[in-house]
Amino acid sequence: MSKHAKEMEILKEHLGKHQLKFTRQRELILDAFLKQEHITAEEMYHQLARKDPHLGLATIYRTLNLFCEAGLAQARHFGTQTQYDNVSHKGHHDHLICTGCGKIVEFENCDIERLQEEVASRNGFTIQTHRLELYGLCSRCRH
Amino acid sequence: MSKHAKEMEILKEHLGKHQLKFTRQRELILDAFLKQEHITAEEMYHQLARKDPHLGLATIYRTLNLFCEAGLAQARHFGTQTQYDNVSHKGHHDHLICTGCGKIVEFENCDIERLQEEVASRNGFTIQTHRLELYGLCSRCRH
DNA sequence: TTGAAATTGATAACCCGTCTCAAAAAGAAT
DNA sequence: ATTCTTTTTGAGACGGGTTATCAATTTCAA
Repeated sequence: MSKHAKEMEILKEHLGKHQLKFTRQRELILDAFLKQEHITAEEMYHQLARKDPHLGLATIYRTLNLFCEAGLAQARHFGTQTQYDNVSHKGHHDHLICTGCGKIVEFENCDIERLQEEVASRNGFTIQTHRLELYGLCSRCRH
Repeated sequence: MSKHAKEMEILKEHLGKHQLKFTRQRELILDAFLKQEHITAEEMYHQLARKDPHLGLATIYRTLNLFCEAGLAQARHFGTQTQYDNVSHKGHHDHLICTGCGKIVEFENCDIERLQEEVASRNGFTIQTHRLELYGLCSRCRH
């Protein structure tokens, strides 16, 4: 039995609800995906290149998008590529980024997160994750 | 004299520092850019199609990227396109993004912005701009 | 005015991601 | 197990957005 039983169950439930089929490829890709915090389709393609049923790039894209619909993954456009984030992975933090020297300070703020939930539910959304980046000048660069 | 004198000055300073030249095209593009809150290269291309020195799409891309380096713009990858945000524009808005169907809802929340300021000043930062994206499922995709 | 260096515009090239379609696999009903 | 319908797969074609190429033009310092 896989160590990703819970997520596998979520996937199977989603498949059942949408007349989709459980395949060896989807199982393989989910296993590989859940080992990462985030990954691109291209990276996963190389990672799984030598697995038993050979996985086509199209299948990887399709499957990662399927995971997004099932709520297991989250697509994030980063530079030119799309990052697929593992939603089950917690420990999220936000960033203060100095535009002068590039310094990055991590922070967490519960009040902000609570307000985010409010905004989301007011719009009918259920938040899976978020990205908050504050850009500015640190005390040193301001002078 | 242009009404965007301050930004024009920032641009000229950046150009000077990097041995770049001030051209009619850069001036035109900056003027058009500053009138918007955010814009894509393609949109700007159509907007400026009939201006006096005809502007090539490549020039628009190059110039908007230049503005990013000068700190006047901020690139944001949105779906397949890149949005160039006007950093000087206040009343910044944030985004709720559905990971299922890609729907995007814009919102503004002063309380969140105030808390951001607090976090920043506690860390000695002066915020220039920020990016807040909430990812989740909209009401339709949740079912 | 001159000349070196940067810029421009047209378009080719590029990259990422999606679409197409015939062959294979899944899964329900025999 | 066998059949049959439906979905999935993989290879490659395709498409949209962005960047690279390069000859002609413009900038600007000397």
